Amino acid sequence: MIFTTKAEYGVRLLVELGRHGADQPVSLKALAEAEELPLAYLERIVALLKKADLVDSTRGAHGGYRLTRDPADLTMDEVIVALEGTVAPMNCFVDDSDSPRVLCSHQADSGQGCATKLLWMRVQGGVMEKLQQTTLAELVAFAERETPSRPGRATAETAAVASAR
Amino acid sequence: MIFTTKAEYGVRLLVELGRHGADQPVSLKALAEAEELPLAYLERIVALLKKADLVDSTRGAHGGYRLTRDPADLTMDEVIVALEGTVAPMNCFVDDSDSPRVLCSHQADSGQGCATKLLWMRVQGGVMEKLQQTTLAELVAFAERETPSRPGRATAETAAVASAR
DNA sequence: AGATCTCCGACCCCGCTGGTAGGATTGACG
DNA sequence: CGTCAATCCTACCAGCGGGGTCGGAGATCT
Repeated sequence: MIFTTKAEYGVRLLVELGRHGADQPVSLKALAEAEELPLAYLERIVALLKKADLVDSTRGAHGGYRLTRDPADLTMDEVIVALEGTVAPMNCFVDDSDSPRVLCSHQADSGQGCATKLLWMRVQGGVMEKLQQTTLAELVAFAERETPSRPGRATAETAAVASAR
Repeated sequence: MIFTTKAEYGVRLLVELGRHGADQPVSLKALAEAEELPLAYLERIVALLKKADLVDSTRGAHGGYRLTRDPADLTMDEVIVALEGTVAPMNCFVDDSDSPRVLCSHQADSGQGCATKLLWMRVQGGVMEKLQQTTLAELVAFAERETPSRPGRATAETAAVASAR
């Protein structure tokens, strides 16, 4: 398994946020109910998103969370990094701020790294590529198509909301 | 982290096998020492490779393991699947024999899957693509370039050295 | 004041990873 | 034939990180 539930819940949370307008904040409780996720756990997850400035919060009654950015400008690589830390295919994989290296166990990185280095680099590249290509807006649109929101609200309208911003 | 040490050790083991000729089997002990990996643990790993027919074994004295195939024809997707089971970006990801689906927690797969489905599918695709593009032969060549075997001996002769012991 | 919210730290259970131990079989060689 | 060197197989175990809960403290609206 690559990602943990932190990534999944975090993304689902963002998608849900994307479906609402960015005008008013949405409370975590509402988000948790909408996605049927444990509230207490979501608190810790959304904290990660906030620390990465992908989301901002207003406290107190009628408070909640909002996206800080247009969903079309929010790519998944930022999201996943914010949630999971580094995207590493292997524990010996160190993403030393835009210069990934592979220092393998046992041989204390004599500069070369072991035979698997080439493979892990490629895999990580493949993942990052896909993450960078995927925007939150796409996921929102996808979710909209799958589950055209609760009440009779026109799907077209909702999509318009998403694309309009 | 995507892969566990099973994948890493397994690949390193195959690379080491690839460096020797396929004429004579190499004992696990020799492989373990060459890669500085725990022998007992390697036993369990190589068993997975054998079950997938990527390797065959001869028992008894002077026995060991050999590749069943030309390294150039052995792609990493087979290897990783043999070692790790399914390559799934998420635990809700089910690779139902060449028809991957995403059945998300909580909503017992009403056919649609949750908002993150699109993302996980892409990521998995990215990983598989890279794995399929990478052959064992490449990794062997890479390792050969990084660590041109112990002494200054020519590569062709390295097999002779190994078989000599 | 009181109802909602966000925030924050401590705690906890459990499955899996990574590894060990020990023995049973099988084959080559003297 | 006995012995040594291998593969095989099963059981066991410690540690840790994932996934979650709890309780409370600080904002902020009505």
